[in-house]
Amino acid sequence: MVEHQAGLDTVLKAVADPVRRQLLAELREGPKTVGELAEPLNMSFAGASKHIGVLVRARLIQQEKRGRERLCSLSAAPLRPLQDWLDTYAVFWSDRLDALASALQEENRGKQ
Amino acid sequence: MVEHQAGLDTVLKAVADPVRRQLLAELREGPKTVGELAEPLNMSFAGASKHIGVLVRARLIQQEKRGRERLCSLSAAPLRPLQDWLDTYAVFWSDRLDALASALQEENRGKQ
DNA sequence: CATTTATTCAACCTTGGGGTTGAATATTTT
DNA sequence: AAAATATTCAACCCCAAGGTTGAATAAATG
Repeated sequence: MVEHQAGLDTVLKAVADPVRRQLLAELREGPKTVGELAEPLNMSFAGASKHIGVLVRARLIQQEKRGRERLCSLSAAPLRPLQDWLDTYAVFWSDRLDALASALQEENRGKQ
Repeated sequence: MVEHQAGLDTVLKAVADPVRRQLLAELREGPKTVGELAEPLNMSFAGASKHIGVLVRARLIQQEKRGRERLCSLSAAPLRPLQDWLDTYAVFWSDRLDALASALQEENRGKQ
């Protein structure tokens, strides 16, 4: 089988770094500037900026120019190819369907 | 938030390489020897062996010694931390729950 | 036992990625 | 206008990762 999802490789490589996963986690709390994102990292500002750049290129972060600073917000849509890829292995992973079922029940409870 | 899933980083780095994803895809058809896995790859035998080693260390491949050859089989369980990680971003990704629903319906249809 | 076959190990090369520092750019503030 | 702030760019360093080749190990086969 040939690799057909072009974005999957980019997204996986972006997300395979723990620093970048931490950046994404911080953005779940809401949009933040590059400076706010860089501050908790034990790293130079430019280093953090590079990591953010990788996430921007993978479309996992959207940037909005706000004066001299740039507001970064989470954009999880590119994670879909990753979910699709994972789904192709669901049949080899028994726990998986139970997790799906409970997640769906949880969701339905909220909607009813 | 501190990284708490120890295996997630190893699994993500293992899976971030397209050659290794191809190896896993081949194993969905059933167990194969190292030679059978290496053959379709455009690469030296030793190179393929190294990739397989990475997947073995990430516990995504289990090896069984069968005479002079080693039979490799898929072991998808370590993908669970990855699924858990993805789930923490589900709320930022609207399409997600529809996909869960249809997957579950498909599964229930099979069981009934 | 000698040879072939399957696989790994060891040594090496090259590239890319993560990190740094210092200058450049753009915007706000005084 | 000058100075401070936010961010990127460019040049560099280092190391790990992907790749190679050739020898080593181990099991099957003649």
